[in-house]
Amino acid sequence: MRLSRAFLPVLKESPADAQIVSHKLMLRAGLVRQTAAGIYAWLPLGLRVLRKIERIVREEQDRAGAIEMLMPTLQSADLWRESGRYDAYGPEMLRITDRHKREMLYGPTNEEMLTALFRDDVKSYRDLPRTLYHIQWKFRDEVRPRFGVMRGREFLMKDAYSFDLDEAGARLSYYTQLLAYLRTFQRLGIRAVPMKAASGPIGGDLSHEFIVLAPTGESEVFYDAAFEDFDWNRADLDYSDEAGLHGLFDQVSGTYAATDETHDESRWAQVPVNRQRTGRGIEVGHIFYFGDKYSAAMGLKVSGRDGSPVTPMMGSYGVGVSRLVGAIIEASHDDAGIVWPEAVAPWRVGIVTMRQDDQASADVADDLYARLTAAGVETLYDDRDERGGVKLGSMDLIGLPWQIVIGPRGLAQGVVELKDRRSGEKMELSAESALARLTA
RNA sequence: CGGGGAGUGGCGCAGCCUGGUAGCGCAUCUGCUUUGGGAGCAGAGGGUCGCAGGUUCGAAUCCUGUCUCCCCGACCA
Repeated sequence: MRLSRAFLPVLKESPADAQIVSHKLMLRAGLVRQTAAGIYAWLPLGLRVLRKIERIVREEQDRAGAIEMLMPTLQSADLWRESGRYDAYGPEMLRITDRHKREMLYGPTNEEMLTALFRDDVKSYRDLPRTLYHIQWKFRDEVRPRFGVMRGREFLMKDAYSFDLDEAGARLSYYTQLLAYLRTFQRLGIRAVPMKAASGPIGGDLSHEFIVLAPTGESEVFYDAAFEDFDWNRADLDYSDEAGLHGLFDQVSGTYAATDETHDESRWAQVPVNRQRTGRGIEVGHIFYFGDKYSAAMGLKVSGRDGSPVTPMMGSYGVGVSRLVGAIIEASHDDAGIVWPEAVAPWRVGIVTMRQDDQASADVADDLYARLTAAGVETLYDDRDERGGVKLGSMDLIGLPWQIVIGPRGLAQGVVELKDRRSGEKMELSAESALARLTA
């Protein structure tokens, strides 16, 4: 992308409405614009990041055997009356009446809808287990939206739902998603620690929140540093390996991690002091098992092996995709701006010409841009006729992992500058070497 | 939902108390000079002062109502 043709508005000052760093940076770097309280338009840069996250989430869901579909944002109130949640949900649910006076709602989640869909078409134990998911916009009419996209009213969420014949099967589905989540967050380049959540409606040990560590997090967290060393992508862990999945769950359960809500001082005291980590965190995912809560209420039954009706046991698994954009920035930024992990960066490389009016600089930049792009390296080329300092400032703000700075001074020596945004490390090397490094 | 605050050009703000028809910085546009970390000078464009009523010769300013946004708390992916 040539910046001279992009829609990438960058602000020098933060709008007064933004309080926390990710919100300020998202506005300044041109990721989003607020259009109403807790509702945002995603500008091109923000959308690229959102899509990157979405793709990783999708790939890991697919790898874990979940099946993608897409359910609508609008739902009928009758569906929610079946589960009893239409009245229970309260004012957080955005209720809408259509022209025929039918009561509708903008979905805050999809348990009812998928349970109904499943009920209508699945009749046999042979069709279980299944885990289905979609990535869709949701709406929760928060009384007080804040923190930009991290606590918006409209948000993009991946939500998966598992259906199993019995609790043992449901546990395995849960473990599978647990692993998928650990892998997803690892790939996103952030540290998200699974924490046992306050027991949900069913209770038991099957509910975890995934918390990204960031100083501005909403809740206080305590965890064993061992979590920092686990490699969830290790080769010996496979979704088809039941014993391995049980082992994974035991490993996660056996390593201390809790939010202030579930913190247990006596168990905490057993964590070696040198491994005790405390901080603040942002919830970016939540998984839980809820048994037959919806299947029973909504009459979902399949024929069991012996012909008798069986009520499937369910779980649901959410990832706050749009919230992750903010959470990642909270966890990864510096005074100059955003520092994107490579996996989610809107572009991998940014090319800056210090003097676009210098023909030699422009030629080298044009050539590098063309060759990087041809090699499949996503590149943003700041070819604007702006002062070098302005362009470098924008590039730092936008936070692409690599910057190539090209100017007459360096070219006189036959070099360009390659800068690592995260470390700030700069090296001077030939344009060819820079290209080789970035396409290696 | 309780408590607090704010709506003035794209962004950040002043003006309001003490009514007299709108100003500053940044950004934008033009010209000249500049050019390796957010340039300088000169000039220009851009605002029904959230909206609706009221008071007044006259309202950004005073009064009433209303909408919106933000902060603290309770609540939440």
